[in-house]
Amino acid sequence: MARMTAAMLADRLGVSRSAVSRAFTPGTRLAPAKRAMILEAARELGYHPNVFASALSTPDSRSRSHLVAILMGDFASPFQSWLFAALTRELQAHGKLPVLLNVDEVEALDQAILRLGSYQVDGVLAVVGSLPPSCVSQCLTLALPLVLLGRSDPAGRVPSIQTDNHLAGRLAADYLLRRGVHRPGFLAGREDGEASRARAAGFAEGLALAGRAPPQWLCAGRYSHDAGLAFCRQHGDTLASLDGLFCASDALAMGILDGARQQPALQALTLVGCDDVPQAAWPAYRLTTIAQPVSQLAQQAVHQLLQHVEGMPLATSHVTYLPPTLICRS
Amino acid sequence: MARMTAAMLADRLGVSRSAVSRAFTPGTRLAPAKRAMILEAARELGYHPNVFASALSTPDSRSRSHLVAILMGDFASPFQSWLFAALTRELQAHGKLPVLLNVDEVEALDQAILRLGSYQVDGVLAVVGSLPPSCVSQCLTLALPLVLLGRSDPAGRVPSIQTDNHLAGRLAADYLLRRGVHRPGFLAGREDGEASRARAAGFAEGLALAGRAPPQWLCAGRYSHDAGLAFCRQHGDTLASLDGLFCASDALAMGILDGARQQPALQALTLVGCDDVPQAAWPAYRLTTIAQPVSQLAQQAVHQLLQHVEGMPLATSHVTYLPPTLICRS
DNA sequence: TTGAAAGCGATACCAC
DNA sequence: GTGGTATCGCTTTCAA
Repeated sequence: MARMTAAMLADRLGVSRSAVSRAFTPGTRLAPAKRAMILEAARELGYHPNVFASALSTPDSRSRSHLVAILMGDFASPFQSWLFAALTRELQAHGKLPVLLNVDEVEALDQAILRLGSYQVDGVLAVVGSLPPSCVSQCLTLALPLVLLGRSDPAGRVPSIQTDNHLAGRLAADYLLRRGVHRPGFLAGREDGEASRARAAGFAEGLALAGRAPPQWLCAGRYSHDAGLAFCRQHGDTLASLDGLFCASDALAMGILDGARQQPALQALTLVGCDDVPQAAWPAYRLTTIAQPVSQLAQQAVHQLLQHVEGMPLATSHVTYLPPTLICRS
Repeated sequence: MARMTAAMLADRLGVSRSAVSRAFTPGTRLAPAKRAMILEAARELGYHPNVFASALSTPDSRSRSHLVAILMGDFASPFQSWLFAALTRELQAHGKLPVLLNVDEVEALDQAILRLGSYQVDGVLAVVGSLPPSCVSQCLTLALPLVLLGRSDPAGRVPSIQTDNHLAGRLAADYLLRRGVHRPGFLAGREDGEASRARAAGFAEGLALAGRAPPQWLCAGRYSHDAGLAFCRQHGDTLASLDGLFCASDALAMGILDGARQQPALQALTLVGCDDVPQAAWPAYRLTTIAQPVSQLAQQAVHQLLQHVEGMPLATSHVTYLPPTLICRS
């Protein structure tokens, strides 16, 4: 059974193809009765205008594919998955259809973006830990509106939405100081991670403002639970010399917590995570953490992208920082 | 800067539009040198054939949109998210682009599927707990190939890929019996859940084969960690009368475990989960569980869907069961 | 091997 | 209001 077309429907109903087209375009002049009749028949027969054909006939203005690509770097990260879900909800609420590019390996990124050139996506949201500048260039030459989440473009060519990670570090420092911590440490995810760096800076600043020495800087290599657990097992003695630790992610903190259970010397370690993923609230962890404003991040990102798509000259071409909040569970 | 078209490229190079088209279509007759020249120039100038225009010109055969929709019911479920990620990887490996329909509310499902009529997706993968038969009908009338994951169509109209949940129940029963459990219970997710029911049946059968009485049947209402925790708090006394419990999901089991930590009467309860999500392996839980074969589920689902898309008369129109395995962590 | 021309499904600009 | 018609970007006969 072939798909129904406007022409077929028009013939069936004895009206013109133009009438059918107009019936589906609000704000066009068409006899109300006729419109109702066509719409009704369309529903019965399962006719829907072909979005791509229509996008083809009107390359400019509002008639786009309504496809928005999401570049996802790491589905294993609970936080990124969570943000992903929020983004898709937000896109759908705006009548867009999210298409996913799952790019585990950075090398695959260029390839993947090239494919986007073939699909006339309205825009791209990038939720990837590291995005080579070449990818940004590609989107630019393909004339693809691009918005970055959780990281910024060093060259400042595209807008970016982020949690105010510096503030997150400050909040963590304040909390640990209130808890009477004297020998604080910071556990980074990726050494070159933009988020890790900003959190570390804010953390150090918070300590400095209280007249304290800089924290001990540690690095787990990745942001995952596994990485935290492995770090805890390999560097238990280092951790034992601390009484407070701010981790660059909740997963990392939970890994540390799991590892610490088996090491008596680490029972007194006061932990703070970052993200506030659902698992952090589970009784096994009850992790105090710095919550990222996930909904707002998603809303802002989609909002700015769609502004850009609509041709708005993206007033806020730069980085938008959204404030995190302390979630105290101890 | 407007997007480059085949005609523009042809003019730039002084060749015909046909030549450009042929250059991108393997197996067409075109002077090798000319083809190379065109391909090279295209790469330089960032030209890519418009997939939708090409799909438009060839409604039949291989020239499809290469879009495959994934219907997701519950992103909060760690297992479903995990399966989702596997599906997207598999689709991409086959040159398809996953588009996501996030349908939190069942009411939104019909609406969402209607939108798919406008986007000429090649097919649909449904990863939803409950799918009203009307949705299946809709896909059928829209001529959309559909494959169900984790649940089947009562009417048997579309293929379905599932873990052999009956076997999962058997494995859980065998394990608990080996552990010397005498008063086993089964904790369902949703009461009417197909998966819960099959697992319960297999579980009861396994016990019966060993000459044991049926397990106590319990129901948490949902499959989430929260539901398990709440159940444990409200029905601690019921659980205290058991010495073994098979939970319909890992999340549920972890919720029970978290609740049990605070109830001395539940320390002796032997738990078995189902799914083997990554968190089940974390030291805080070390949950013995029945692993679902996620990769194989994804592979089979995509394979069968694409067969169907390619016009194959879907030989295996019915339910495909893939075997689960026991992951023993105690 | 190659170019010209006819669609594919839908929209918008035309006169009527 | 309404129905023809050119057009969007591309593939594909069909001649040359």
